[in-house]
Amino acid sequence: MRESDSALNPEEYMPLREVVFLTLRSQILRGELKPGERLMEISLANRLGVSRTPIREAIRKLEHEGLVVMIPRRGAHVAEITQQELKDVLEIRKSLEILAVTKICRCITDREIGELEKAEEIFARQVMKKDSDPAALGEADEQFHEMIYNATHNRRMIQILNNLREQMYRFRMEYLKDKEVRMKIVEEHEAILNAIRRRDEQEAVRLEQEHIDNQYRSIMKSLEERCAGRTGYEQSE
Amino acid sequence: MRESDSALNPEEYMPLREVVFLTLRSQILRGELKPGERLMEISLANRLGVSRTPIREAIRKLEHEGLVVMIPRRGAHVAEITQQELKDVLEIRKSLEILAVTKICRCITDREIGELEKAEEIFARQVMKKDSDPAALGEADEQFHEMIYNATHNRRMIQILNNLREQMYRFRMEYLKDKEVRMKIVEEHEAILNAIRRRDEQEAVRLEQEHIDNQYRSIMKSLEERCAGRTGYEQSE
DNA sequence: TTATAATGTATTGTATACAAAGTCAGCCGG
DNA sequence: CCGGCTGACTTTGTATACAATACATTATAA
Repeated sequence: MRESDSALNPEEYMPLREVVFLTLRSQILRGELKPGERLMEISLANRLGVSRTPIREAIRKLEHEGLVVMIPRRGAHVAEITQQELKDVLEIRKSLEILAVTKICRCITDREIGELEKAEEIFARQVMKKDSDPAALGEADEQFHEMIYNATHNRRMIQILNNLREQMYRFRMEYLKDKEVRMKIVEEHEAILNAIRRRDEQEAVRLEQEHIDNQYRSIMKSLEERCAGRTGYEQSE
Repeated sequence: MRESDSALNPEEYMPLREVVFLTLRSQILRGELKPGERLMEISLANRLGVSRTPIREAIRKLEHEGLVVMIPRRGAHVAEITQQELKDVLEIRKSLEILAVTKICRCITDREIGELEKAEEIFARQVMKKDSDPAALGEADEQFHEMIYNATHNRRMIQILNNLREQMYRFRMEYLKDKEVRMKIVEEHEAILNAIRRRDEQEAVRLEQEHIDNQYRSIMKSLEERCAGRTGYEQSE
């Protein structure tokens, strides 16, 4: 049964709960499991070929990530996300990313700048590709930001920021489709990178702020478009 | 077996995992379970009179809270916390509490200010009491800050800030013993409250910043005192 | 005496069984 | 025709059994 796992871990040991967790998480973020959809233990267990135990433990983790909501004795369902919550998340992210960028300008090493440049380059190349997979694009974007987070050397900040970004992955696919948006992101990344390279705190902060504000607008726009067709994200419960 | 639970929930239903989670969490924060101590499922299950299943699920939650560290196939142990991590946590808290205070100055209602005053008064009275229980004192302090968080109406921020504060509860008991420190905290709370009342953003932010910086110093002082006697918090793993 | 191998025990990882509660459809009475 | 009740079915909550791994101890050989 260990052999039939969706090929995820080539070498090292990973508990089933972790595999299940990553699988479900990915499915939620990719929209394969839709907001509000019920997560039933037995059917998940059958589908993934494991018993209920690892499923339950994975759900506990998803619950804490905020991707799943539990109602006692009534089971788990994929968390809905309201516009207000999105706004809340971005408000916090703005504050923390500013902190990160400020910190980085003071203490980033040349080696780390090199890595950042590399990540940015990969992202830019992905954008330029004609028919780039939105998932790959998203991952490249993720990499760039993760590099910034890592350079702070504040593990908890890294963890919190990753979690906050994660909340938005479900929408990223949508607005990353727009060619103009993607180009703009590349520009912004480069500008931020430049400011960091020059250790220009003020400018880096300003740009980062703008970057988040733009992201907010992009998401809201794509949300409105989606809502125009069909509602489903505007009420919390 | 449900009846023998450490009387926690008088009325509403709560899954065992939640009871176990709260119990263990409290024991970690109070220092009854010491950093580095192993958490063995069977002995915990026996001690709390439940089976391993709810214990395991509670541990998953503690793991995500950062109070417990898991090593696959080798079990869970209470998280150590290094000086660096404490610094990291406070760095984030400073940034977010500043955001909270700023936000509050703009949108707090008179009613909420009233509640904040009440919470502050309760805390001040606790401090003045001759032999006040440090736990009660800590809780009153917690209440005051939670009021501030709540006034932001940003649920995720409330959750994150509570979690970050939680990380420090293990040390709070120590430094709250010092009468001078406690008096100073009351003063600072009142000053912050006043600034908020006047909607003076700049001043409120400045005071909040100072409040956190002082907290940092207090904790570091009490940590150094502790380390002078016996080491145990300075290495990460 | 020391290093290494073997073996037994303790502990976690996973699966399954049983209990309790919730949901829903169909039936009966008003 | 509508509303409440009953009972089967679903689903979660909890306990336990079994498997696999890691750790410690002891014995054996160099």
